[in-house]
Amino acid sequence: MTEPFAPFSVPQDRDVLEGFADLALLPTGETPQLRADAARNRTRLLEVAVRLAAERGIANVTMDDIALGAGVGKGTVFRRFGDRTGLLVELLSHHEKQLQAAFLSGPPPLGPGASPVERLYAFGSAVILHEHAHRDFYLEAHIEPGRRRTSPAYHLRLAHVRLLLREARADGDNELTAHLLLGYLETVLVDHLLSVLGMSLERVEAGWRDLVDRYTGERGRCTG
Amino acid sequence: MTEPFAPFSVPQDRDVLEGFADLALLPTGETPQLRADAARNRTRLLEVAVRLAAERGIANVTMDDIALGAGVGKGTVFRRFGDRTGLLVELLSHHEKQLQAAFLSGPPPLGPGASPVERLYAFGSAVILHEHAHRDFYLEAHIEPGRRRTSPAYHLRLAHVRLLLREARADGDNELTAHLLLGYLETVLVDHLLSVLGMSLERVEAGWRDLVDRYTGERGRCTG
DNA sequence: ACCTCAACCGGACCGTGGTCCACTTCGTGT
DNA sequence: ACACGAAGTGGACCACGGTCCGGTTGAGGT
Repeated sequence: MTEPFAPFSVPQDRDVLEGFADLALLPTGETPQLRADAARNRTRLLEVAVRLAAERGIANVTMDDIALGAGVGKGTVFRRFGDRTGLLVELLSHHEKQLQAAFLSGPPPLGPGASPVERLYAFGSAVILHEHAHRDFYLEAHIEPGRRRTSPAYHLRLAHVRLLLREARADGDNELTAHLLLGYLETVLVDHLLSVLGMSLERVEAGWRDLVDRYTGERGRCTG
Repeated sequence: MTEPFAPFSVPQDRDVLEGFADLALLPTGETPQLRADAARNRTRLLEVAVRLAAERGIANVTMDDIALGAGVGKGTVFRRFGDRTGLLVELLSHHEKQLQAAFLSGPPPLGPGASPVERLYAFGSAVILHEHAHRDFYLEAHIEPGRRRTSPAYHLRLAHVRLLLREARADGDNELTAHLLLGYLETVLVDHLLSVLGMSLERVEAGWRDLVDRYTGERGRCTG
């Protein structure tokens, strides 16, 4: 079985990383060398968190529960993960990395090989499915409004979308467009459309493709 | 001076309300008849909240502060407003109503009279400016992800945008498009673009007009 | 083997949002 | 005037996220 809590490392794709040397958490792939006991506790905490979340839903798991379950003091939890959001992010990072691997270096149409527009289509579907699958975690982690958009994961998605837009020769302000596109894929919005408004997944995906089309000039643009 | 905390009532515009009879908080214009002492406490609480927020920023005002300042028990605050978000929403409702009045029945191009596309342009700018002006409150109130999109204010904006899209003969899934457009105007996104990324207001507004164009076929669409 | 010290640990403690419920007060019908 | 019930009140209480700090431990140097 794969080790979910291994040190951070991301599948490399030179295209996307271009201009992202400043993305501090990404490149070196080095974890700051945890002490043996600390590493052990970290693993136990994450395992306990996963177990409890599976049992009763992450929303019903407190930090004390996790500390207690791991036989560890509360301070240890917060020293390691900073705060609740930090722990959740770490829990998601395994899945997040799978997604990243898929669109950075997986098979087409999500990965390299397909046309940029096809890749954008696939990217939208993948993200929607991905976030929907783990939506309790994402919703729980999103409590902090600002932090999401400053996370490495978000930056990576942003860079990827921006790249594909450029490859697709999208006209306009691609930086802004990338943000807009990711806005459509936000967990809270998608979840609202699907769960609250009861829209079908197909409809939301069609909306995404339509959106991509309108920005990549895939249909009906008069190039004059 | 205008009374900021008067019973709820919204400028009527038959066009927009169309199909919104179910929007329970809107139509009757009736407040559920508060007892005299309760009404007095409500007003005092809101006044105190406004004062404290002005003094030290809403983020540094606790519910206890407000209760204490109004000379009232904590339970009273929560009975009246439900929770912190509820109080903030009520604080915002005054400004919110001004915005609503402006786009429902104010002068063009924001209000009726201009072309739908012009009105959409103006709507975007107005919302961005409005939310930016009160962004501490909106950011504070947004802590709950789901609730925003179920609020009457959001529904109203949604209905308005949907109507303008229809008037502009926008092709496509207008329901979805309306959600997408409002997504671009979300406080957290706009604030991130402006404050964190340092984009200019003009740029963000241009992005909005571009977005509207692409959905109303204002430019470059090949009809036929 | 021992010393040293930064990293780590734990759990008491705190602030804040939110609940609870015995008691009080307002408005209404008679 | 008065009684009565619904609505309102207040503050003790709780849960949970997060901080603090005195004590502990493990890894590298000698």
